[in-house]
Parts: sequence; structure tokens; C-alpha cells
Amino acid sequence: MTMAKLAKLDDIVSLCKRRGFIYQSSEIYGGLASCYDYGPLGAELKRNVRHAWWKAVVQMRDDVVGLDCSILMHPMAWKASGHADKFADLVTVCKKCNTRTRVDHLQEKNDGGPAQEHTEHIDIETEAGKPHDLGRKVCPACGAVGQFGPPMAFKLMFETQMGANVNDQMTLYLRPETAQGIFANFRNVLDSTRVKVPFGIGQIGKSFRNEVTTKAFIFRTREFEQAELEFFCKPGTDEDWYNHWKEQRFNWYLNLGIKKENLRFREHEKDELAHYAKACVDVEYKFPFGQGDWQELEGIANRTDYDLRQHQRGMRTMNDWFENKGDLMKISLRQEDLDYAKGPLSFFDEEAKERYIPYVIEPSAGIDRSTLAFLVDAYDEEEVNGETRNLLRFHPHLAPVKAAVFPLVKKDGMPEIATKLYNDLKGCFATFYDEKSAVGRRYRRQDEAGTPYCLTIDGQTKEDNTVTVRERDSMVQTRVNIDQVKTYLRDKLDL
RNA sequence: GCGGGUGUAGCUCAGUGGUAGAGCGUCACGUUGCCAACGUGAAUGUCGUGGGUUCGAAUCUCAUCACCCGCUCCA
Repeated sequence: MTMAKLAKLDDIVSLCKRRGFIYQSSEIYGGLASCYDYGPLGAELKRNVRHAWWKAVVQMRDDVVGLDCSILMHPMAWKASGHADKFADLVTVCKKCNTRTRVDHLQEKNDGGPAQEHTEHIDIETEAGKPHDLGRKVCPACGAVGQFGPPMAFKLMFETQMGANVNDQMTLYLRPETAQGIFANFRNVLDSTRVKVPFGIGQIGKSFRNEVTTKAFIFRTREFEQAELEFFCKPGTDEDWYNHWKEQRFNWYLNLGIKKENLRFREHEKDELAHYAKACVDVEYKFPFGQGDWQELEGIANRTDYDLRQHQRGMRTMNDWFENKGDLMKISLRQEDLDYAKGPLSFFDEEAKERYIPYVIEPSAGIDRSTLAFLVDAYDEEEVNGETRNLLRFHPHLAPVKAAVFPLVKKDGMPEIATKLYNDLKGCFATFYDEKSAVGRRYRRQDEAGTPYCLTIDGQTKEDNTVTVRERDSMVQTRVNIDQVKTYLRDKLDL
């Protein structure tokens, strides 16, 4: 059972390389852990996934606008969001059972009380060098007391330096999520686009996290692409909007062909929620790897008014930042103004004549994870005349190539007609032309790339001006007038 | 980070100290008139990388890198 599933992921990985969907990064140098590149077909597929998200979440919505933020942001953005403090941990290893535990999660022997080592709001590197008394701490895994190695520092944010002059550089972070760029531009969008709450801001872009462990092909990588929507709504209406987006996002995957039995919701338990979140649900896909199988594709969270309020605090803390020469560890966010609801990141509701900080519903999807899920879900093998047919049953919107044009044979004027049709179609869809080898082989090659339609010019074409349209999933062939092919495909592909 | 496994042609893999191989795929030519046809020919290798042992290493050994599985960790 498990073996079959593993074999299936291996098949996908091998197909991905063989057909140019996904390669390992820097392969000629032995690879770089957790990094992957998208080849010619993969780049098209991923682009189509992005486009499908943007169309559903931004283009088709009257209440959502788009945004494209820089990856580098002012360091205070990460102080306000909490990442600068919370994305650094001290971790220690139990020498007895080799289990790793966060130092601030360890409990003293016998007292059962809360952890006494606090590792938040500290300079993680300085702290790791200091002596820590773990002599009375209990390993939560095996119960051994005081058997810990020296604490190791983990920093989950990538750091980089801005400024070519090495004596005048500032440490910046590569964003660990795209969301904060949206919150930081909330005021700009309000002031420049005439949007009114309820409304959303959507964005697609790269994020970076130094995950402790990477996982399963492109599922968990340190550089990854997110598609995030921050939907701002009036407090009190947030639960309705939360349910609205849950439904919208779940159906998005189903509408793009993910099989129902492979998709589910998983609501987070109360004690699993981040302290600012009122509710959170994961959309999970049943991947063919690992033991858990069900893995998160997207998280939909009710983040309340936490983020905008935090950034208001961040704005009030700028003097401290200057006075401490930009050392984030030396400063704490200032308290909120008592009148925070009327602060710079508040919204004035004309109808109700009141000012408030909107609540936020955040659907946050992983583009790479979704792309992998679409690949895995589309993969199929079937028996045809005793031979195995490998194919990818992509939804037409996701298929990297929409149509392939073939002359049945390379003579009798067929290539000329086929080339003309190809040149006509490629302006509208991603189209592929092939005149090499037997036509059956060409069909099968396109099956493996997931191309939904193949068009073959044959002897009859010159007689009655029709071509064979061969359908990927059923292999059924129909004849269509060559002048009608573009309209026919547009209709079938829903483009 | 710990434990287990793997790494040889684009892919799947054989090769256990003595000339680097097969199938599939790719390319060319011929044939071929609708589902991975056939014939002939061709190209393709830092044997993951680096050191060591040896007359000689894909093979033994050490280190390292990458991937998979299980722990662990994880807004």
C-alpha cells in the first residue's frame, strides 16, 4: 500500500525531469538542498496556476485589487509583525533520546509550571553563547532530567545586507510571508483606489523561510511562492466573510480538477491557533508521500485586527529605532494609543459615520504546493491495447500546452497546411507543432505533457477542408472545419 | 540534527578489484495514412564530488554533497 504510493511520487519526480517540468536547482554542481527549478513545461504550468488564482481572486472580483510588493522591506515591518522576535529559537538536544526541543518549552522537574527560560525578544546569537542552566529541565520525550546538549540557535528568516559600501550596510530580511507588504500598503491602496471596506488586496510572490526540515520534493522548500489575499471587513462581519472565503477557496481547487476525495478541510483546534487568530482552517491535499498523506495546500485564517494594530504600534516606535541605530533587539514596540481605533491605519465608514480598524480574513495559498498537487492529481496510467498510456489529465486552464498541430505524414503538402494552422493558433494559445515520427507516438507524447487537444492534417483535409481533432482524455476523434478550429478550441478550452 | 536507504547515459536499472553496459527515450535516413509500428545507422558517461588504499577503484575506505523514508522541528 505504502510502497505503491511511494512509487507513484517517484514516477512523478522522474516524469517531471524527463519532460521538463521540474529540475533540481544547480544540478551540475551536485544540487542545492531544497531548491528546484521549473523547466519549459513546468514554467507554463506554474504560470497557469498563478493566473488561475489571480483570475478567481482578483480579476473576477469587484471587491479585490492586486498588489506587487518588494521582497525587501523596512526591518521594523518584521518587528511589528512579530517575525523578528518569534522567528528565532533556541533549541537543545536530549542526549539520551536525541529529541530536539525548544528551550523555552522545557519544564522544570517536579514543579510542572511554565517554562523558565525565555528566549523571545533576545539576540539569538548572543543568547546561544551564554551558559544555560538546563540541569533540572525535563525532556518531554523520554523524561530524562538534565541530559541536554548546548542550546543551538535557529533563525527562520533569511538575512541579507543592503548597501554596496560594506561599512555602511543595513541588515534586511527576505520576507517570510507576502502578507506584511499588503498591510504596509493598506493606507496607500485606500487613498489611491476608492475601495471601501469590505474589500481585499491580493498578491503573488516569493517568500523565504529557513525551515528546520525541508520535505518531499517541492512540497516544503526554503524559497517558495505564495498567493495571499488579505480581505478587510468590518468587525462583526468577519465570521461570514471567513466562511465565504473558505467555500470560495475550496471550490477553486475542485473547479480546476482536483478530485474531491483528495481534498479536505482541517479546522485548527483552539490551542493550535496563533494568539492573534480567531479561527483558522487548512485546505489539505492527500499527497502520495510521507506518513501523514494529508498535507496543507492553503491556510485560511481570521487574523482579526491584529496586524494593522501592530503596524500602528510599529509606526509609533520609529524614534526608538533611530535612537538604537536600528538594532531590533534593543527595542520594544510602544504601547497602542488609547484611541488606536482612530489611528493612521483605520478606516472611516461613511455610512455608519464611524472609524475602526478592519478585521482581516487571510486565505494564503502555496503556489508550488498547489502546482505539485495539480501534477499529482492529473497523473494517470491506463491500459490501451495492452500498452500502458501515461498521461496528465490537466484542466484545460492549467495545461502547459493547449493544442498540438501535426501533419499526418511529412509530404503531400500536409506540413504546409499544418504550419499555417499552427501559426494562426499560437497567437491565441500555447501551441506545439510536430511532424516527426508516427502520429500515434506524437499523440502519446502530448498525453504525457497533458495537452488536451491534438489537431491532425490528413489527406481528407485537402478535399473537404476538415482536420482531425483528437481529445486527450477519451482519445476520441472528431472532424472540424479548419476555419472553425480556433472557435472550437476556444469553446472547448473555455478561454 | 539523529537513524535507515539511495546515487552508473535524458529516464529505469544491471555491473562487487582488471576494456563502462542493457532497455526505453533522443537524433538522422528509409518505410509508414490515425494511437508509444518497422528497418538501418548515430550521438550521449566528472560511475554524485573530493581524498586514501592498490600495479589497477564504479567496486574497498574516509570525508562531503544531494535525494527518499522515519524521528525531531515548524506562522
